[in-house]
Amino acid sequence: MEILDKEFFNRDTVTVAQELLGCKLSRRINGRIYNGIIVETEAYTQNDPACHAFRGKTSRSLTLFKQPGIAYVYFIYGMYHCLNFVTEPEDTAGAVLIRALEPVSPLENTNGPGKLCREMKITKELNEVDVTDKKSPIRTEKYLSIPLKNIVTTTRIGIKKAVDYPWRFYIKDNLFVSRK
DNA sequence: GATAAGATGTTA
DNA sequence: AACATCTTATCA
Repeated sequence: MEILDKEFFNRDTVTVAQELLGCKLSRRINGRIYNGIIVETEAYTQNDPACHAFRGKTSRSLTLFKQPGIAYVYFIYGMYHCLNFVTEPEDTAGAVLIRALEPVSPLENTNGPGKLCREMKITKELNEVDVTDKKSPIRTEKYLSIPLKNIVTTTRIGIKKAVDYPWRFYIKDNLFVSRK
């Protein structure tokens, strides 16, 4: 399988969010590998009021300005982590939130950003790991090709700012999308 | 089905 | 004080 490289992520965030649909996400920990197919994503960009980087560089948002293809993992609501992949050139902020996976191996309950991190044991320790590196504990590969007509576009979920941006994408009719 | 509230820690 | 969430309870 073809691993996603830096050039894949070094593009417009919305494009990356759409093209990540159907890709395979692999998490390796303690000799185990969890696999899932990405079925739901959201885009967040530098000029987007809902993005953590909207107010510039802070200790948390700094990651979003770094090189494309690294993970951005943050802790939210006192109990959950969320996994994103950094996009756009270095010094331009952007990321794609991974919102849901279709389980491949031993996973279940991956139909939400907090749940999939819990299942895959993704925590802040994985912040800034290079996802494009074969040896990384998190990797992404091309897997299924999803035609545009099978991609549904909606507004994003769980935010109060920029609620009208149509930047949530998911695979049509997929059973593992959050909020059906 | 819809809506509300509670759990919980980090961030700015 | 708000938060890129999820679960459970309480309606209808």
